[in-house]
Amino acid sequence: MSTIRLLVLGAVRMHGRAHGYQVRNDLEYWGAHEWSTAKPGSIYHALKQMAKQGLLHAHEIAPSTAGGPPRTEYELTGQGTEEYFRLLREALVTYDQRGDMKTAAVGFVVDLPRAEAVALLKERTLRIEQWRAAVLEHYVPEEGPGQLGHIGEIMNMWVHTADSEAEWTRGLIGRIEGGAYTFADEGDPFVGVLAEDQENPYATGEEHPGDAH
Amino acid sequence: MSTIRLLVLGAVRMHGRAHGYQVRNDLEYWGAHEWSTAKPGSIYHALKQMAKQGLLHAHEIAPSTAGGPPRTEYELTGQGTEEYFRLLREALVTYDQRGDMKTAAVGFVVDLPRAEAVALLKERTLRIEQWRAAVLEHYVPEEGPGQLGHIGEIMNMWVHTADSEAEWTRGLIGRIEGGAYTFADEGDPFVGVLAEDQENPYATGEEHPGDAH
DNA sequence: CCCTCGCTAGTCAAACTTGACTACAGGCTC
DNA sequence: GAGCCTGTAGTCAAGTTTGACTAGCGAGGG
Repeated sequence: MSTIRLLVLGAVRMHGRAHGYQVRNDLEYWGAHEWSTAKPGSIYHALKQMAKQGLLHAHEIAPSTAGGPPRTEYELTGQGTEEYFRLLREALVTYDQRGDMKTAAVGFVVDLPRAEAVALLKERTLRIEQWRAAVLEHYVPEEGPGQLGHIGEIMNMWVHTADSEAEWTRGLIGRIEGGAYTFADEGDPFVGVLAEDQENPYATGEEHPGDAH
Repeated sequence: MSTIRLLVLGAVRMHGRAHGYQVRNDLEYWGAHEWSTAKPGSIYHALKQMAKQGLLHAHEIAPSTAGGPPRTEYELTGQGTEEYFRLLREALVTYDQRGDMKTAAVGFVVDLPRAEAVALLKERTLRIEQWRAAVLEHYVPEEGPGQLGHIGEIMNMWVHTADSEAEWTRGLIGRIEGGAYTFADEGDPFVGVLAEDQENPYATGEEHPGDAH
């Protein structure tokens, strides 16, 4: 359930082989430092941790050509690839109110075959409906709502949010079924990483929309 | 911007004076261990930290009557009360996709005068609209959307979520303006804490709706 | 009377996150 | 040609979160 692991695995996987700074740059390019915990410390920590756990293989590299300390390049292992897809599938079907995992999942959804993406998203709508039902059953007391005072507004909010998300998910399913986007089994993928020589228009420091400081 | 601080301050404040286990029990009663980070370690840590920072005053108490280690009782200081209202106001106006802060804020909203609650919620809708506009302006490239491939779905999702939340907020404003609930300036408040002799129907271990394990 | 269970009230290590800081190279200015 | 800024590639301490663990007491069963 770790968003940062999904993001880091996904970024490394896009490059085939990448060092920490490259990953950090991709995540900044995606704006991930604003909607998730993808900040330098967390990224380097996740890389080291996953290398220790055998999800990534670390290659020690001689000091870089362009200044800075010696760097380490990482590559997904078989286990790492498995974990990446496990996290991605889980993120697509799991409903919680945290937007970060969902955002990361949508970003990587095209790594799956089209049919599986649709199936997982349908499962997602199912789970949202189950969650909605469980909230209503669990929190509405026998004496009827209203007994809860303003606390009832929390349930109201949750139900409203769940409905909105189910609706959006159904829209996405429709677009995917209608042939939108290019999925894993369909040739040339959409590439969202920076090439070595490309400038980064969204580097740290550049302000993005949502920064409520 | 810390949800756990808002929750802990709010819980202590309801009791006037409370020890850690009491706070923990309240938060469990509210289900907060499921929609926020309010787990024992975080709660006790927050209490100690805030005591160190002068937001809470700690009274050392002799070993409890009912077994267990000696306990500490906490009370809000003037600074703590200020911080509580600062966090509450901020939580009410700030839009981000994290549901925990919003949930906590709605739970405590009646601690404010009715007019202020309405004003803050109106500010909230304003900020949501600003955020929505910023997303569209920042992320949609000149060549039109669609250039972004499936990544455009992320913006789509954000906008959809923001619209849904603005709608819900306007609904809440309507209900409050219509006279619903009892606010700080209006006598007998709604009490959501457990009395000393009351059983806790939602203790840890009891499963709640949303647990996506 | 002994043992286990559950409740009270926490503690603790390990993992993760934050934000500031370091160190080196190249280019620019004055 | 010294000082300074930018970009590269990260490290580090402090703070926070997680999940498992501790320890004392009373109730109840056998």
